[in-house]
Amino acid sequence: MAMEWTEETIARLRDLWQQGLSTAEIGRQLSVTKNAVVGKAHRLGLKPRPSPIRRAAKAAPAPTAEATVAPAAESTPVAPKPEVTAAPAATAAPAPQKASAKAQAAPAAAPQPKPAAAAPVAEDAAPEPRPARAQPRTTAKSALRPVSEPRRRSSQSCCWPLGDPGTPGFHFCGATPLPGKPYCAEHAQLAYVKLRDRRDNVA
DNA sequence: CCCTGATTCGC
DNA sequence: GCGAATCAGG
Repeated sequence: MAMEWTEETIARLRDLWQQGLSTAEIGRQLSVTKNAVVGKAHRLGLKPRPSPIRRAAKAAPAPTAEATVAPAAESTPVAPKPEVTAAPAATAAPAPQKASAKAQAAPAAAPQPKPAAAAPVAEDAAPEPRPARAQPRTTAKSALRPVSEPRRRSSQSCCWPLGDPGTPGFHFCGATPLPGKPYCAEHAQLAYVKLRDRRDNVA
């Protein structure tokens, strides 16, 4: 049977995707494969994320010679070469990456709502926007910028995970989130906790 | 080898 | 619509 993409799951997918998590990471949290994530993301229409590759089209789509005409190829003889370095993650997403062992992502480990447990933020400030279960790997190649993320309002429902991702009872809070936040007021408190205070405030 | 996302195509 | 298989780049 195929995965039941409920409003909830889809909302989560959208959110995680928007947060810049890798497809595999999202898949782990959603208990699906990265393929499923990618596939669904495609069908959902979202997908403008930096891709490592740009697959050369195998089947040549009947190249009609008409398109060969270069429009206004007079002013600029050479294109600025924009490349595929869009990398929106650098501007808005924390860009989590590099996990030594995926084994650590075991459901029994820390998928529980203990998000703040791994928040790598300076104490006393800078909320970590995501209840990352385990310390998200960070290649350190991309410095995260907690600030400047005006676009894209958060989901319409609180994305706080309840239960173990992958277990039947797993679900998301679903309450109305704070403006600009992926979590409701209640869970935002847990998500955006100061390091010095987040000893064991996780129920 | 690991990772990443993209596309195809049988279901 | 779904996602494994496959592809392709880093």
